[in-house]
Amino acid sequence: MAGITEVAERAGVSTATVSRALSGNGHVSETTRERVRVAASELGYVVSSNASGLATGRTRNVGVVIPFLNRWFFASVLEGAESALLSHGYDLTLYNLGGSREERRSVFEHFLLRKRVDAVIAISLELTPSEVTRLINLRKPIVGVGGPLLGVRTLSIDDIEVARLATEHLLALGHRSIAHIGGAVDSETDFHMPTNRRAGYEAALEAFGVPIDPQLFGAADFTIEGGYIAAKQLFGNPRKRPTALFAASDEMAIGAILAARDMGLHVPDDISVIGVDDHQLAAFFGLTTVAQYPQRQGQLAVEILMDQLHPGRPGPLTVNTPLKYDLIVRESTARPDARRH
Amino acid sequence: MAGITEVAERAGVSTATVSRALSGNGHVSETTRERVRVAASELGYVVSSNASGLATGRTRNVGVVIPFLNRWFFASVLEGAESALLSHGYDLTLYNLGGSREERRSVFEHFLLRKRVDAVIAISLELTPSEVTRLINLRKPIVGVGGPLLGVRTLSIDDIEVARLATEHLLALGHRSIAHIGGAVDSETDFHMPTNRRAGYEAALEAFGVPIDPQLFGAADFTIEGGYIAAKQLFGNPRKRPTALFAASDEMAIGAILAARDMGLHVPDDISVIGVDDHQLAAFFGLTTVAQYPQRQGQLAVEILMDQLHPGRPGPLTVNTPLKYDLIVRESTARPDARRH
DNA sequence: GTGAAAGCGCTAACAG
DNA sequence: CTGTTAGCGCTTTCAC
Repeated sequence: MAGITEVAERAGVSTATVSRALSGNGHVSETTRERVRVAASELGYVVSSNASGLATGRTRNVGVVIPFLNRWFFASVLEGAESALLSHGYDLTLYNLGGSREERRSVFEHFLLRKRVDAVIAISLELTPSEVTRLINLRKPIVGVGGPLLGVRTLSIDDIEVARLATEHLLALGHRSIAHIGGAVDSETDFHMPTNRRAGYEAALEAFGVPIDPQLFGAADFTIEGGYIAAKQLFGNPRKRPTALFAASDEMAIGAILAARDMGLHVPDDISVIGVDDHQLAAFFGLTTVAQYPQRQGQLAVEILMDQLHPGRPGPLTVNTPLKYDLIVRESTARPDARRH
Repeated sequence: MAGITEVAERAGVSTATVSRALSGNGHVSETTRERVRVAASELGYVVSSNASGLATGRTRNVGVVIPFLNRWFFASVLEGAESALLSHGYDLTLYNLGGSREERRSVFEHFLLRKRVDAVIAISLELTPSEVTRLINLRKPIVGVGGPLLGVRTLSIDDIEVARLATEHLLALGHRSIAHIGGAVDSETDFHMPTNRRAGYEAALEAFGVPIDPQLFGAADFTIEGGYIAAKQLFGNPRKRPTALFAASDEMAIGAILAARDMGLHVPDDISVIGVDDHQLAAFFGLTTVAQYPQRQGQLAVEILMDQLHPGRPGPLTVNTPLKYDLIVRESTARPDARRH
């Protein structure tokens, strides 16, 4: 319960000096600074963020808006952001949009306006135009992760290239009948990731002179279960079962592997499967995938915000490097004719 | 950017009245209140939480301390807590302990002390005594979820009974050779959940007069992969392969199902499997399980805190009911002799 | 029922 | 390099 005044008394200085000593703003002699530090720690003093925030207008707190908590990608970005914020002395206020429409509205109309956050990180949000407006009107630094956000700097892997790489891996192995499981086409939202991954898949096929067969596309919801269902449809077609499958996420790819097993198909002998993400479970399932690094993405988002929040801060300025992704070849892909049985 | 003064001017009242009208504290005539509301909403005014917090000492913000973000149980509790807090007008500040020791220390020594939170929810934390002390010293309402926290009110299912129920289900089906996969014994931490579930399993066996066989126990880390590895050990023993398995979590149970498949064993004909949780994927794998409801647990934790934070608040007082759990029978358990092949 | 005014605990000019 | 002082934007007695 100790306040700045007690620290000042104990250190024999004014409150202003305590403030300066502890925050690092302004010049304080090293001896004084040390004396203040000691006094503060002896009293267990920690600045009140309310008072400090009120005086400075800054809160050392950033809001993270996220559509799901229980999915690997989102939780990983959050994890990366949380730890990076912590290391900068920032708190993270979490807004999950997974609930009701009402909750969602109140986040945008009420919570984000409380001046409690200095900046916001928006993770893979599919926002309505009015929500985007509200976000922009905050006039605070914003960075998006994993999804395009109109008018906002966004961190995202090049989905077209990633899909292209995955598809080319299959083509290079010799596959010509390659199915794709991706997101359902939904013109309402402007969330382009599924569309981009499909475009990359098609571009790779076209570049190889392989015709695109709409029957080799299955729509799913990016879950294991969704991938399982979609894969069963594709694998069950006796007339033209594909020899390979590119799933737009590892979770769907895992669903597809399970579907194949249940249908008596061997992966990769009967069917090769590749995903995107390098999900927690990818290695366990021997899944070939194009890895992306969501934790690092969350961390990077924080660094970008810090650059904006503390313009002169030391350390390398965050460059606008494209996000890293890597092809990781495991056991779920092989040449189509490499049958072992 | 509108402040309380502008709202006051626009409504033709004093700032004091605006404050009263909007917060509901103190008496304001209905007409005035309405006029203030209109003025506020026209100006897009939202109280600054810093200023309000400084004046009142309350922040409308609760801290949630969590050990993992990327596991179903934890993410679900968090989800439930977030949405409940939102509906009470509270923000949620997230502290993830998954990172380095350094991060963990700073959470306890620095962040939680900033007076930024009115209360804290601690999810399944294995805390050192000094961390517990720090928590208690905050002198703020604290509630634990999913793990015993010395000296703190904790919400947790009755792990012994849950395990007992699961085991009894197998016994009732006629199984007598029942394996168990649970947590490794770790005397350092006082996190009793795995120990309790094992105790419940043993109690059920004993009550049935079935001897406990230490060789039928496997330790794992509560992940799918861990369950897979442990199950392979148990199922691979040609001399005494169990006919049933009780896994202390659904994720491990799913790993066991996958292990069985890989070993050519049929579930449930060759081996019955039961878990605990009713995980996202449980239905997909046809897993019989004892469901618990982490979202509701998170929500309940919030209600308890609200009771403490707003003593006279309307609505039913949160009673100290034991947490609900239900046996959900799916396809992964059957009689041991019901062989179909 | 409403207004005036004194803080809440800290920071940031401005002096010195 | 350090002290003095005036707020930051709201809430809350205390009067009226």
